[in-house]
Amino acid sequence: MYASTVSSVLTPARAFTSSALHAVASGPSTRSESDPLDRCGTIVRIEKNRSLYYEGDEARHCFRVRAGTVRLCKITEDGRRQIAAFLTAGELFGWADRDAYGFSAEAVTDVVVEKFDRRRMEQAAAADPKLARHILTLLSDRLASAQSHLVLLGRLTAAERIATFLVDLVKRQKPTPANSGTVELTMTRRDLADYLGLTVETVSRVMNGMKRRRIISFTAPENVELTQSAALERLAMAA
Amino acid sequence: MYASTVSSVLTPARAFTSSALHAVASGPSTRSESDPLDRCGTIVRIEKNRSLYYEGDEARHCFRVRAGTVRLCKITEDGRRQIAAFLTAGELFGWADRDAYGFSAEAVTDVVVEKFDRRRMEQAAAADPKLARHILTLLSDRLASAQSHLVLLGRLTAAERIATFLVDLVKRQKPTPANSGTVELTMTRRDLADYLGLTVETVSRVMNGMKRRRIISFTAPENVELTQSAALERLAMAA
DNA sequence: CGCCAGATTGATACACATCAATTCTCGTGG
DNA sequence: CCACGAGAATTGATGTGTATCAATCTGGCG
Repeated sequence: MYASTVSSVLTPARAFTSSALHAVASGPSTRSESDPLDRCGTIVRIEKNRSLYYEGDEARHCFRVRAGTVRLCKITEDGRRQIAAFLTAGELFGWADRDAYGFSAEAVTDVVVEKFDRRRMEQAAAADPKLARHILTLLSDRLASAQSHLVLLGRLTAAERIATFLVDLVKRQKPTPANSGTVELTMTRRDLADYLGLTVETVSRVMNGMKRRRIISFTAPENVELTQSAALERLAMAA
Repeated sequence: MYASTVSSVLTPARAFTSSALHAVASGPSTRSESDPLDRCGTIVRIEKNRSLYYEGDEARHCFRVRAGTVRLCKITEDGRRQIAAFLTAGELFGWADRDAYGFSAEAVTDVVVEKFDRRRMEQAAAADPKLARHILTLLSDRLASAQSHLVLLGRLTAAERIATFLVDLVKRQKPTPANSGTVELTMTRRDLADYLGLTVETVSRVMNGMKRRRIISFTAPENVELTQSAALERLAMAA
């Protein structure tokens, strides 16, 4: 099992060791039994900060994350960047795009993905209802996630956005007793800012503010502990 | 290039006359030939400003718009509202929601929708690949639209948001020679504001500013003409 | 050790929100 | 037909949350 409907966000992911590969597969809404997507695609490894594809590229393939974190982003002419999603194990991307990809896909960490030919995929889905059903579920999850993200960007304050992000992050990671209340931020402050519709400076200020008020704590910027998750959840009220 | 990817937005919709009913069905990405969703659902009429369902309701049904405009929205405890989408003829909603609806659905205008039982729908989709394929397409469109909306909310200025909205609106309406360059805003300024992540006042100010600079013109607030769509498109550069 | 990207911190600016009136529009009833 | 009321839109004065500009600090790595 797996928490279920979280909204946005990601999950830690160790890295690029070969052992990272087996550590996966069933993302949100995937029965652990038979995975109808298994063996349809090819495994691809991408190094941290490399692109899987660029916005505007012909959308020939779609992907599912096996390990690591992928970001979907778009940059305007004048350099403003928005990250639409951080994707982790089990999540599908590159499907909704029509002719060309609408966003670039980049590896936040070293990443392992399954790569599918979309044309072939659609044929397979036409033949196998179970597969179609599965894709539908994965896609639904992406939509639900994007919609929560809309509320965050449209109506929440900086503190609320960060609280929401952190809370979602904890909810999403597999609940091991070890990491309860701790999250590993695999992305930089800049990534965070571009996901949350803020600037690096604001992210930094707000997070250190929370740290001063002992709502969270961290020694390294990428290792955050939710000291008072109750206080955070109060801030994150809007979903 | 790849025109296709429109983003958000809606379409006018006369109203509630019985004649409004035949005026429809094939939305984005629906072949006019055989519509696999036809005759699966029941036709329902909803009056302007009535709710189809509320956020939190058990998600038993999904819907497709036949005529009119539907808004999906969420309200925080303290009254902030975000509209995730304006839906018009041919567009599907209420599918991605897991147990409970994540957003309320309300009629912006008098509306005609097709209502589908989701459980039955999933069975039908399992049996008929063509149907599954169709739903997948409708859902993909919703995701692509939401993702563009994320960029708008996260990174665009007020003027850019409004320009983008208007441009999308024109692109989307069926190109009759009559209405070219003219859009009918079926929603109030408040709806607009809540969709664009702004306040009513800002929407009003920016629109009247554009009017003064002769980029757009309108006598009634709901009937906007894009006098210089080139200037608007320049503002709307980010998609 | 020194470099450099990332993170933090401070001072200041500005876009948009907020608060507060009007004005406009339209439906209703006298 | 017109006065009335009420919600919608506009307009103005002011406030503020976050961006911007500008150092400085930190930690990993060659």
